[in-house]
Amino acid sequence: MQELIKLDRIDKNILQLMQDNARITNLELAERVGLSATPCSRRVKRLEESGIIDKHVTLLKPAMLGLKLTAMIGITMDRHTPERFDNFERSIATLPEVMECLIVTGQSADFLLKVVVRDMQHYEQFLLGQLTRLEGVTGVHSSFVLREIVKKSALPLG
Amino acid sequence: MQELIKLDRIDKNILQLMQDNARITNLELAERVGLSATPCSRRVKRLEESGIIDKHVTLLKPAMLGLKLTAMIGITMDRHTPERFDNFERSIATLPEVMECLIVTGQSADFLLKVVVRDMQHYEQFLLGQLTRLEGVTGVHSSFVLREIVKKSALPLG
DNA sequence: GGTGAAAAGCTTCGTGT
DNA sequence: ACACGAAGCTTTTCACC
Repeated sequence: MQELIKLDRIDKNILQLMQDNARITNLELAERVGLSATPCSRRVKRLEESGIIDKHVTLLKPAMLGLKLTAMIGITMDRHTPERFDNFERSIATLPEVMECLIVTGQSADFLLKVVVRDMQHYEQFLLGQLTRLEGVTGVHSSFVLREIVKKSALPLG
Repeated sequence: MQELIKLDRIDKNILQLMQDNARITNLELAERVGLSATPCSRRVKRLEESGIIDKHVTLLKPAMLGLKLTAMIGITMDRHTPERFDNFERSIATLPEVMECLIVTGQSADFLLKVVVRDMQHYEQFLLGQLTRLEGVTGVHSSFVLREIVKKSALPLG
C-alpha cells in the first residue's frame, strides 16, 4: 500500500460511478462526468495504475443460492502468540463459509468472523466440525443477522 | 427474493468467474468454462434474469483513499419498538461512514455497524456528532479492526 | 450446444484547439 | 488538458445446423 493520489472532482466522480457499476463503459463514463472518451480513458488508466482500485467483482444474492443464514462470530483465543494466530489465520482462510475474518480490539473477542451458511443445521456443522476444532479457540460467541439495514460496497469519497 | 434456480456445473463455474472478475468478457468466459460464445451468453443472460446476480461493483482500497480506520460498533437501543428501529434505520442509512448495518441477535447488541473513517479524530467526530445523537441509542461499544485476515466478496457455490 | 458471418460498440490513435 | 473524428479491433448477436 502506497501513498495517496491526488483526486480532483472528476476523478472522484469516475470512481463513484465505477463503484456503482463495474461494467460501465468508458464511453458512458465519459458522458456522465462531462468528458470526451479520450481524457476519461486516460484518467481511468491512471486510476487503475495508481493502485486505488482493488478489483471488479460481481455480487450475488446469498438467499438465491440457498444461503439463508449469516452469522457474526466473536472468537477468543487462549494465548495471543504469533504461532496461534498464524495457524488460525491459515486455517480460517480455507473455509468457504467464512466471508470475513477480522482481528479486532476489545475485551470480548480477538477475531470477528462473518459466516454465510445455508441454514442452522449447516451452521451447527460448521461450528462443531470446523471452528471449535481449531487450536487455541477458547470462546465462540455466535450472533445471527436478522436483517441487513445497510450493505454498501462503495466507499465514501471525501 | 424468489426461489432458487437450478445451477449445473457450468453455471456455477460462470458465476465463480464473474464473482472474481466482473469485467470478464463473454468470450473469455466461454473459453474458460469450455463453451462457445453463444451458449455462454445465453447462460449469462438467464442468470442475470433469474435475479441471482445482485450487481457488478468496483472495490477500492480504503487506505489509498485515506480511510485508515475501520470500526465495528455494537449498538443497543432503549426500546425495541418499530418506531425506534425505523427512525434509526433511516438515519443510519444517510451516513457515508457506515458501510454496513446489521440487526443481530444476542444479548450484547441490537445493531452491528461497520464504519470506515480517516482516523481516530474522524471517528470521535462520527461517534459524538452523529451516532450518539440518534434517538434511542443507549449503548455504543466500539471495536477497531487491526487487520483483515479474510475479505471475500465471492459466495461459496455448493 | 456449436458455427460462421454480420452488426454493433468500444477503444485508441492522430490532429487541432 | 480536452474535443473531435476516423481507424481498427473486440464483442455480441443473429440465423442456422
